[in-house]
Amino acid sequence: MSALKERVSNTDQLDQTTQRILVVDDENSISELIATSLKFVGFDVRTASSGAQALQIAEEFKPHALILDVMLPDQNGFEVCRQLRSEGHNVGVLFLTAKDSTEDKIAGLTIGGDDYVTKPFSLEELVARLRALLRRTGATEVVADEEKIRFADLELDEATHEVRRAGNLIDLSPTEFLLLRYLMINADRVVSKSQILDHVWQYDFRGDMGIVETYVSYLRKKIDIYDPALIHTVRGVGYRLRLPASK
Amino acid sequence: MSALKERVSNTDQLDQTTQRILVVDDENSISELIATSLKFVGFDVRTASSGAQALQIAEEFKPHALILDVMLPDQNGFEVCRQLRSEGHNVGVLFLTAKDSTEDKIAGLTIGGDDYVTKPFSLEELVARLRALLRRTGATEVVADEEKIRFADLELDEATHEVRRAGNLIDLSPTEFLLLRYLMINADRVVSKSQILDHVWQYDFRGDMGIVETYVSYLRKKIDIYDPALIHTVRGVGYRLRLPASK
DNA sequence: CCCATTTCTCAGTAAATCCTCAGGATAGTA
DNA sequence: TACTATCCTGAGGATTTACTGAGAAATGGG
Repeated sequence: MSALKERVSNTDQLDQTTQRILVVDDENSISELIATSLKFVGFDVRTASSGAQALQIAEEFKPHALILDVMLPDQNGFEVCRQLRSEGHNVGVLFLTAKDSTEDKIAGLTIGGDDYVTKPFSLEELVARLRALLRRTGATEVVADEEKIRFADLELDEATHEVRRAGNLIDLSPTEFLLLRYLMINADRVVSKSQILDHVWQYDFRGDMGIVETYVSYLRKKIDIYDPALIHTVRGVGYRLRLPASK
Repeated sequence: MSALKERVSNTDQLDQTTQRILVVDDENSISELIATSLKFVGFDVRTASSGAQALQIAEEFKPHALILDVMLPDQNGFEVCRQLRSEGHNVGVLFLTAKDSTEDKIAGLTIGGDDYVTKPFSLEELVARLRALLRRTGATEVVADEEKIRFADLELDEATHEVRRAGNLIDLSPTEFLLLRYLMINADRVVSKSQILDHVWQYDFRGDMGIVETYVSYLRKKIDIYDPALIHTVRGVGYRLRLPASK
């Protein structure tokens, strides 16, 4: 836990103010899942289960960003967003939409720096998108935020989706990209296969952890063909990204 | 939000560098859409929903330009424009008109550097037209405003609507032109198909993202018949304009 | 009103990706 | 050494995603 806090502060440099996120979804299991995950990575989170409640809470909570289901019991997420903005709350919004429930055909979700993710999502993707949104909407006080994650001679660029090892461009599939980012964010720390499964794969994935082994194998064949190897197995525990020197 | 807003609001006097735009439309969803979009690209925006309110706000806000619906509840947009000018506000106006209005009528009334856009519009087009208008009316203090966008050996001229690749003139349809400009403005960054749809297509478009694929295909056949290819697919994410040299 | 252009839909094809599974490899331990 | 739990990895089928051509529908100019 303290290790995590450390990570947050020395990568994002948001020492002073913790970012406040308001999560709005009528399914409690979803908002709890998100809230838990966001709190864990250092956000100040509050939840609401209706549009009216969201507006009410936003009044005093003054969130830096919203995670907002487009399908709410009382009103649609768009309307909530519109009302918030007309009341002067100029926050970025990350919309949650159903993948293909008769395709609600909602357009305009990416206007003004906003973004959306489809359900079911993976937590890694949600958090990554949220961070990107906070960067764009300038909600983070420190601006010098580079859109790159680095570890050793590895470099992952969120804006261009490029990954390089020692300067060499490496082509990754979407899942490989997410997995590598998760490992890089947790660099030097051991992450278990179930942690990886919970964060990188969609929350409704019902396969076994063999898939993680498979994807680690894929990654190794792409990034650890260079010396030294960076992805290390910690038998019985999980995986760890590290340099050989650091024991 | 804060980064932009701070810059504007922490001065008692009006900001010197940020351009102020007054958006006037009785449909709230429209003015919000426009306002959100313009704020995001760096304008200081205020909205009004009637002619009277517009005149009132303009008094203190002193906008560099207006975006003005011609159909307002109290009076017509031209009248608002006329009154503003008679009071000495020498601002450019971008009129919003319904599709079916006779073009002659508009053209006759849009004297000077004014312009008009028909509803439904695409955000890219709206912003482009607004920028062109500000340039013409000399409302921009910064002179270094070039009307050309370049990437590699690609050159897109906003004023003439000419596109060249390695000097060769390329004929593009209106949508192809908008799409290419959007890609060029976001050169090197990945843009998702949804982003493209939201920005390049009209806000009431209700088809799926297949249209983006089709138009990317059209573009490729016109601009990527030259080497090297510049439009790259990032599978599962979107498209990206880039040079191969970075490999 | 006609013709040319442009926009948009759709379906077939191609390709990349996802995932399962099973046999082989490896490390830890008795 | 032998045993076991764990991990690695290749193969292959299922699924998803992207590309493109053809043609219908809409648009715009003469």
